[in-house]
Amino acid sequence: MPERMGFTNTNMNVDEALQELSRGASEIIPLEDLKEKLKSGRQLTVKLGMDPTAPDIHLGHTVILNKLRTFQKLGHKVVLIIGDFTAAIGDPSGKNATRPELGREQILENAKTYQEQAFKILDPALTEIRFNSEWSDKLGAAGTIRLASKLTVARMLERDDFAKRYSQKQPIAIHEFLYPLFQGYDSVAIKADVELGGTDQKFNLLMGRELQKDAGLPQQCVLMMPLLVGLDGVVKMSKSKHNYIGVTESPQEMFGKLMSISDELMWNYYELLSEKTLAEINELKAQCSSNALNPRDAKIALGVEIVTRYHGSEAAQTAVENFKNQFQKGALPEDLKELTLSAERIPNLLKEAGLCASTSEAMRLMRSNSVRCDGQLMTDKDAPVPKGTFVWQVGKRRFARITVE
RNA sequence: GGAGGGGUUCCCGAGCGGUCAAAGGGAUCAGACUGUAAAUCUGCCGGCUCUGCCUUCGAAGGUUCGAAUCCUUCCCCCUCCA
Repeated sequence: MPERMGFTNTNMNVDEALQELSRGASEIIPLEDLKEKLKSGRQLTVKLGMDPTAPDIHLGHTVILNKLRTFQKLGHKVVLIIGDFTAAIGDPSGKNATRPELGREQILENAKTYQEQAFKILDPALTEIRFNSEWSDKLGAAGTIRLASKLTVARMLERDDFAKRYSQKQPIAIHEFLYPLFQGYDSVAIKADVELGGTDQKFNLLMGRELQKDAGLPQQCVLMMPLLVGLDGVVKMSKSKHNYIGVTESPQEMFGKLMSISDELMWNYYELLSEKTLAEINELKAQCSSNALNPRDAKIALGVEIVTRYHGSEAAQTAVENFKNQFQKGALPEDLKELTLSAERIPNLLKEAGLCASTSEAMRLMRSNSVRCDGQLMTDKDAPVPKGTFVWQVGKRRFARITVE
């Protein structure tokens, strides 16, 4: 078999590999083709594109990164494409087409951060990083026109986002049509065998197949992973929606956020994030519905698993202990902010300490019995600020130990 | 190029000369209940030196004692015709 260099084939046979790769995937197009590719024994080139705009990797991204990792475990090569060229367009998936223009430096920095975070999951030895300006810049206007001629407007409007926006009379800029084309062209440039993406990327992923065919290349397979829903349980996890858990967040933070998700959502997270088998997960589910297990404890187990993955088991255990102390026994949080401030009035103190966004908010919260100083309710906005060191608390989650001079 | 519709506070959306910091819904936040779950109920929901003051209704001007509401110009979006 040719091209076996660096290809650390395990004893796993093709069917087992395929099964492993299919786990959790929402769709593989075409499945047969992937099987053939695996059978060839060749080291496959697996592509993932990323935007250099948001360098904060969260659990939503890890669903796909974990899958890439599986490919690597089977000896395949991952090519991460930093979309420095396409960033100028902005992925139309979001409603807001307007994005700040990124400078070269900013892009490189974001790429570096992305890389650091992605390597918490990926194996650097089997990962190659490429920037798509490398080949897209060369296309020039003529090449772009040639590329644009590959697709009709009607076809483009079939894309879900466009169809939706068009029917809702939302604006669509012409350049947004170019995004899928350039993304697809990346697949031609690196001769991708497989491309991964979320289900919302279907159109773009398939574009790669079409353009490869047009270029006389073997077509890539497309593997789509379901989108992880954010903490709110409604829309997909994303930085802009503030409903995410970043992989670099502290163990305490991560654990706390996982505990705050709804029970229903927990099962979704189990399926997409946990390494437990489907059978094990179903068993847990059954135990919860028969009251043999408190769903809360199933959630703790999930939290421990995830925190362990990014911070180690010791940190995870500490996170659980702290959590229990704080919320089940009412103790103070471990990572209490310590500040020394001087303020004339309580609302100003709270604002200065970052416990409230504004003095107006502070006053409102005081009025609604949400502010405590050393456990004592503070409701009078005009009361003098107690001198000395006290633990101030706003709501259940915001704490600070403030020394007032 | 022509005709029509539209841009309101985080989002949707009412208001169309004073009683408007602006109805209603959603989100967030907080209180009760809890498992920092869900559901439910309640409150809050621009800022400040807070019984008052300041800034906001695409932008800039203007009319008026007084404008989110009227006029002018400009910017942006949508639909139809070409």
